[in-house]
Amino acid sequence: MQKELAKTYDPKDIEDRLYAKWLDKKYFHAEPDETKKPFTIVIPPPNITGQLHMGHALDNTMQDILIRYKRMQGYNALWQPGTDHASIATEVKIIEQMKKEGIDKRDLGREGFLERAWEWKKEYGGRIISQLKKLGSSCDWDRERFTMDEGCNKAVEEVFVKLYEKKMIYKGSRIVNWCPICKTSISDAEVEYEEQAGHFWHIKYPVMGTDEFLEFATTRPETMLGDTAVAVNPNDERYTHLIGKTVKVPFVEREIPIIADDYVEMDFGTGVVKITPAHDPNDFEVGKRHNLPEINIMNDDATINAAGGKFAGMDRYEARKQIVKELDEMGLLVRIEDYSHNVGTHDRCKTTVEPLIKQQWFVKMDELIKPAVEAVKNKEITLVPERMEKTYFNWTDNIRDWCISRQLWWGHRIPAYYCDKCGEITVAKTADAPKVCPKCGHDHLEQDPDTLDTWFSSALWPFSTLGWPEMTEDLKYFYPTDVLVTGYDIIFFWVIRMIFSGYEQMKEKPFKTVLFHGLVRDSQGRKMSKSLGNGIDPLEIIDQYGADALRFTLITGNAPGNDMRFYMERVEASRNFANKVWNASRFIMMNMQQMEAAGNGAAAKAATPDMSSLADADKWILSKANTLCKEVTENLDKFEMGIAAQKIYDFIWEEFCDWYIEMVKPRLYGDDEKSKAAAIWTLRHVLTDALKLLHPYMPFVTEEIFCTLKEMEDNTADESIMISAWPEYSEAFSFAAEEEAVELIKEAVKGIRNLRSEMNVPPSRKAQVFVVSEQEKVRTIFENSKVFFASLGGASEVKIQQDKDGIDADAVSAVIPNATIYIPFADLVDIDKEIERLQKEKARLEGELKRVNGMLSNPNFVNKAPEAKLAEERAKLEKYTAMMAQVEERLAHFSK
RNA sequence: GGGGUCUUAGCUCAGCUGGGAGAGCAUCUGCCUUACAAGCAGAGGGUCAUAGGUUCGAGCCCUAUAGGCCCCACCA
Repeated sequence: MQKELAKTYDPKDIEDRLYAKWLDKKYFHAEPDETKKPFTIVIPPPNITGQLHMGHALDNTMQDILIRYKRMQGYNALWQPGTDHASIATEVKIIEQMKKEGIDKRDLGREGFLERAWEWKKEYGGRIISQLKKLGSSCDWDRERFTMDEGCNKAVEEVFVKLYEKKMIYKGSRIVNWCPICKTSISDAEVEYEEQAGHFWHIKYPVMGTDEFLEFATTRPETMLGDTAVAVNPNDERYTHLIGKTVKVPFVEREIPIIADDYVEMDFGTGVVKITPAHDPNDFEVGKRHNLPEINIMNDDATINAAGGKFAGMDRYEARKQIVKELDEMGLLVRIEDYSHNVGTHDRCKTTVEPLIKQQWFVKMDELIKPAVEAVKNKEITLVPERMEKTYFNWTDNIRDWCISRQLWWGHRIPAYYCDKCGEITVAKTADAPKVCPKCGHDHLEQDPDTLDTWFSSALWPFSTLGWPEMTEDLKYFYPTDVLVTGYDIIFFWVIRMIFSGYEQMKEKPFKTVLFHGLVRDSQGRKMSKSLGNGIDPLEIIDQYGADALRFTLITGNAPGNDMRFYMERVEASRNFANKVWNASRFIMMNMQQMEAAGNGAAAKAATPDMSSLADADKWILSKANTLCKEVTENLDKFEMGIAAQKIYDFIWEEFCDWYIEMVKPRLYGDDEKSKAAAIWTLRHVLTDALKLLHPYMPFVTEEIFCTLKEMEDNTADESIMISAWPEYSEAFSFAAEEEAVELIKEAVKGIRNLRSEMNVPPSRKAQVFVVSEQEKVRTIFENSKVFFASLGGASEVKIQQDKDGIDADAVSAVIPNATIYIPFADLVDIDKEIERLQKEKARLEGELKRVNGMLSNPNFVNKAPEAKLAEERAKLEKYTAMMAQVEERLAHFSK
C-alpha cells in the first residue's frame, strides 16, 4: 500500500505502461448495447503515407477529449479509427521511391506496381497508428479500417453502380485539370492557384481578305496552335465590321472565324480573345456555343503533339519561347507586357496544370447537393464555429460536377467494362462483372483502367466503416455519428462529400456536428512545412515533455476554427502544470498515509463526509469544485474545450493548491483528529473530481494518480479513471455562505501579505495581527479561520475584537469589507509613506464609488437594468462606503 | 471581383448570451516556508486599431476607414 511517488512527474515510465493497460482491459472497445446511449466519432483517416504532424496531434487530441468525456458520462463511446489509401499521394511517393532504384512504374506493369503498393501499405500504414497511440488516442483499434479493405471496396462499388444507374454518374468528354507530371486528371478542389509573375504577349492575326489585323493578348501563346476562333463582344463597334470574317493562325495556317460572344469584355485588353476550346475552360464553353472544333495540341506530358506542326515534340514552355520568337520575326508580335496572374497548380506536386479535354467520369452534383445544403441551413448539421457555414455555402452554391476518374493505379478501379467490339459500357460490381457483352455477346471485355478520386471512398467513411452496405447492428446503433472533428482546409474535399453521400446512401446525416480547428503554425506564424524545415515533430515533444503536456498545449488558448502558433514555452507551462497536479497529489497521499499509520484512516476514506466536521474552508473548496464541474460540463457540451481547460487549470493551481492546500496545512499538522479527517476527506474528494475533469485532457498523469489513490484506499472497484463516472454538480455541495466567508479571509490574507511586502518585512519576522470588526458575523468568520493566518500571513498571534482596544495607534492597516486588519510594526512605520498608501486606497475607493453612484443615480439604469444587477450594485455601494469610512478614519489618525 | 477573419499588457493569445479588462511567457522585488525552484509571495504594464452609431451600459452589436492573414472566383 505504501506507494512512493517521484518528486517530479516523469511521463516516460508511465505513458506506455498505462496505454498497454487500457488496451489490455479493452476500455476503448465499444459494442452496440441498447441499454446505453451511443456516442460516435469517426476519425479523419490519416494517409498511409503520413507521419504524425502537429495537425494530426491537434485533431486527435480534440477527438480524444470528446470521446473520453462522453465515455465517462456513461455513453457507449465509439471512436472509429482507420487509414486512407490516399490514392495519388501514395502513388507519387511510391514512384519517387522506385525512381531511386531506377524503376519506372510502367516497367512493373499494373499488377507489379500494385503489389509494391500493398507492400508499402504494410510497411508504413501502421506507422501513423502507433504514433496516434503515443498521443493517448482511445480509438477502438479492434475496429481499425482501411479505405481499400474489402468492406470499403464493396461500399465504393455499391455507390458507383447505384449512382450510375440513377444517371448521377456519367462518362463525358469535358475539359479537366490535367497534371502533366502525375499524368492524371484532378478535380477542381485539387487545383491550387498561385500568383506568378508572367507576361502578356500581344499578338496580331491577319484578317483574311483585308489588310487589317486583329490584336489580342495572351498569357499562353503556345495555345494558339489550337485556336479555332477569335471572339469579340457583339456590342463592340470597333469590330462589328469584322464579325463573320476570318483570320489566319500562323504556323498551322488555319483560317478561323471571328465570332461574337458576350463572354468577351470590351474594356479588357484590346477586346479580342483568341479561342482555344481544347485548352481553356472558358474557351471550351464558347466553343460549345458556337460549334467550334476542339483541337487538342498536347500530349499527356504537356509536350506539343502532331497538331502543333513544326512544334511537335517540344515541351509547352519551349514551344512558347519558340513561337514568340518566330512571331516576332514575322512581325506579328506587337509587344510584351509584364503581367502577374494566378496560375493553377496541382496541390500534390505544384506542377502547373494544363486544361485538357479528356474522357472522364463525373458525379452530377445538382441534385445530390440539395439535401446537404438543406441540412446545414436548417441546422440538422451544426458547423462549429458557425461562420464555416459561409464557406460551405459558397462552395455548394457554385458547385460543379465532380471529376472522379484518375489515371492512376493505386485506388479503387472503376467498375466499368467496355466491349471492344461494339463499345458498350457495362457498369457492375466486381462480383457481377460481365463475362460477355450484354449487347452483342462478344466475350472480350476490358475494365476501365482508371481509378477513383481518393475522396470518393472517404466520402463514405462514416457508414462504410460501420458495415454498410450491409445494414449491420453497428450501423443501426452507431449511425449517424455525433461529431466530426477536422481542419477547415478539407471542408470541400471531404466534409461536404460525406454529407451528401450520407443523405444519398443512408437517407440520414453522417454526423450531427462538425467541429473545425485551424492550422498549427510555427512560432512565427508560418505554416509548418517540410520545405521550410520548421515542422515540430509531436513525437519528439511527447518524448521530452509527455503526451499530456503536448495535448494540453494544443487545446488551451485557442478557439474553434482559429489557427494557433506553437511555442515551446507553452509546452513547458503545460508540463509544469502536470507536475503541479502530480505534486499536489503527492502531498495529499503523504498525509493520507500518515493518517492511516496513526490508525485514523476510516473517516477520511468514507464515501460521504461528516458534514458537521467540515470547516468553512472545506465547504468553500467543495463548493468551488462543485461549480467547476457544472461549468466544465457546460463548456464541453458547447465544444469550448479551451475555455474548460483554462478553468480546470485555474482551479487546480490557484484555488486548490495555492489557497486550499495552504489553508489546510495547520490542521493536518495539528492534533484535532476530527478536523484532520475532514480536511483529508475534502482533499481527496476535490482532487478526485479535479482529476476526472482533467482526464480527457491529460489522460496519463490523471490515471496514474487516480490508480495510486485507489490502491491506497484499497478501492479495487475503481480500476481506471477513464471508466469512472464524470463528476456532476450536486446541490448538497453548494455552500454560498462559506464561499463568501472564505473569500473574505482571502482578502484579509492578501491585505496582510501586501503590507508585509510593501514594508519589506521578511517572512521570517512574524507579527501580531488584529482583526477589528463591529459585526459579530464577521468576527465569527475570522474566529473560525484564525488558524490560517500563521502560515498564510506570517502571524505570530491573531486577536479578533470589536474595537481597537490595545492596538498600537500607529499600526499599519488593511481595509477589507466590514473589517480592518492592524499589524503593529511600530518600528517600521513611516508615517508619510503610510499616509501616501492610505490616500492611494482612498482614491481607488472614490473611483469605485463614483462609478456605482453614477449608475445608481441614473434613472434609466434603475428603471431598465435587471433586478439582479441593481442589487449587485447596491451591495457594492454599501461595501465601498463602509470601507471608505475605515480608510478615512485611519487617514485622520495619521494626519494629526 | 466576392466572402471570411484578425487588430486586447513587451510577446503569443483567451474573453461564452453586452453589466467593473484575463492567462501563459517575459520584466521587477522578496523567499530553498518539510507537495512542487518545473515552486511560493508581491509588483509594474492595456484610451481593447481608428471614427461614428445603437444602448441606462459596448472589447463584445451596427456602419465606415486603415492595416494584416485566409478562402473562393479567374478578364483571355
